[in-house]
Amino acid sequence: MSTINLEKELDTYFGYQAFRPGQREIIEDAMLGNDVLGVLPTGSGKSICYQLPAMLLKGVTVVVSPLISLMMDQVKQLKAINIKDVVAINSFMNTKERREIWNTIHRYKLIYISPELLQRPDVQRKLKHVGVDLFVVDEAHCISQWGHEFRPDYLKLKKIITFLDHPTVLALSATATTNVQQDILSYLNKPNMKKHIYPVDKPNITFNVEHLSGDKEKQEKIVSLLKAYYVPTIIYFSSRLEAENISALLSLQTDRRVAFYHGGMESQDRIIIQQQFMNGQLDAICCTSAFGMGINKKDLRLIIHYHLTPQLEAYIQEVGRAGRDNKSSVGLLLFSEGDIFLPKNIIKGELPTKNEITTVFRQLKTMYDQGQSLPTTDQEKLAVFQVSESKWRFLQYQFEKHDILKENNVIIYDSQLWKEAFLAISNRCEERLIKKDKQLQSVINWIYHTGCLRKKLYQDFQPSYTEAVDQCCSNCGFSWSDWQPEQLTHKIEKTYSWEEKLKKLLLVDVQ
DNA sequence: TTAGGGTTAGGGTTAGGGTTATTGCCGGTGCCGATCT
Repeated sequence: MSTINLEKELDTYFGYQAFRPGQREIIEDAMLGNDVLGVLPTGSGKSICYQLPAMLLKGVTVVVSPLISLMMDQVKQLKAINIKDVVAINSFMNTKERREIWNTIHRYKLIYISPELLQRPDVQRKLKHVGVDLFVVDEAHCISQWGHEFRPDYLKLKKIITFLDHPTVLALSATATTNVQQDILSYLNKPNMKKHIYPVDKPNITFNVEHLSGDKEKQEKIVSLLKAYYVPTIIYFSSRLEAENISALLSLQTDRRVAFYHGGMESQDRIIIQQQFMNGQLDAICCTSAFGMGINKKDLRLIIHYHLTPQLEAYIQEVGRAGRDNKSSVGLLLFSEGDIFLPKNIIKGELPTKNEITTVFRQLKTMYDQGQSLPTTDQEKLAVFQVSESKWRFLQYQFEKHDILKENNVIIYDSQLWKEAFLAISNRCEERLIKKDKQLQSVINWIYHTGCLRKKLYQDFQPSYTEAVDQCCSNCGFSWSDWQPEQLTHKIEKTYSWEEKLKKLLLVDVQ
């Protein structure tokens, strides 16, 4: 290791002359075999932290990634700089392609994969056989943010790490509060990870909270802002329907090019909208939290929240997408009385009630008594157990954890053990609800805070923060009339011929 | 016109066919140190 000249290798593989802050430290640790938690601001080149070691290490580097689109982007970028021995394995491939990849898996140095696919025993065996040197968890805050309810496979990564004979573990994130960091360490079962934490605050973002009377005022506000500022804008909603409706309204009442984006859309449509926004063919996006991860648009100037985020972490993440070019940007949160009920209901709908837990226990007992297996498809399971998909996933994880369920079979019935499991699972739900309520409450507290919003927002997240470059926040005297962002120049909509319109529709550049 | 009810994000995965996983040997290559010119 000491003989490796990292700068030289960085240049050879990636064509960069020097490391950015944090990269070298993380890479050196990873190469020495130390488990590392790296928290680096977005756009600081996190991926180099594992891509370079992947090239230099003898064995394979596995990267756990939360989104297929992120995996594909990375692979595309690497292939573009002539690094060919990388692959993303996911459901976009057909079985033939997949088999081919697995049969030649030893040829790859860098393998991107989802936590779900990693759960499959055959996948685990193949990876073990080929020898994993470095196990990377990209966007590691997903462990804490999604693992507990939405994607429990994130909580099972530690088992895989053990099965793979403890390769070096590298967890990377752009937003990990002290609590999230703790979650990452404990759920990866690596309490002694070396931490490389860098501040993620953005001195060029002005924080602005406006208290309004209701939806009508919110909409008028957005319309007036879009008319006043010709800048790339994201408007976040907690409702798909609302995002669609406001998108239509804005298209009608302003001359901006607006579209909506949420998880309920066809993936093809989502890709198109994202591309158009990145290319500057759209001015504003009305979206849910589905939009954002992996979006690297440097000149985002305005991030509006029409609804509350459930946690301050999420707010920091979403608003932090503004101003990556370090130019003056604004985060605006629109709040009206009663807004708290929507996130409250979403939180409530995510975890099973005591009654639901009881019903599922009864159902499992019946199946055990009759020697039945659980239904194979998710749909049948939901019908049998009478709970929503996310509730079932949470429960399934809990039952497996308590050794009641294994691969669709109830493996044991013991009244004492079941009683204990019931209590433990109910308590766990309670705990999670309390925690989530607390997180939501801290968002509300922030909104009603009368002191500096920047200070209040960052105080729990990092020891210190940089003072605002421009204007600080709405409690420190911000006024819209003072905000003079760099506006887009091609303000006047060109008139297009029908050929040009067609080309535009087909996404061909008509400049 | 008003009161009141309903309001609800986030992503991955998906079957069925014929060859699996492991070990040893052989040949080529790159690195390093010793030796020779």
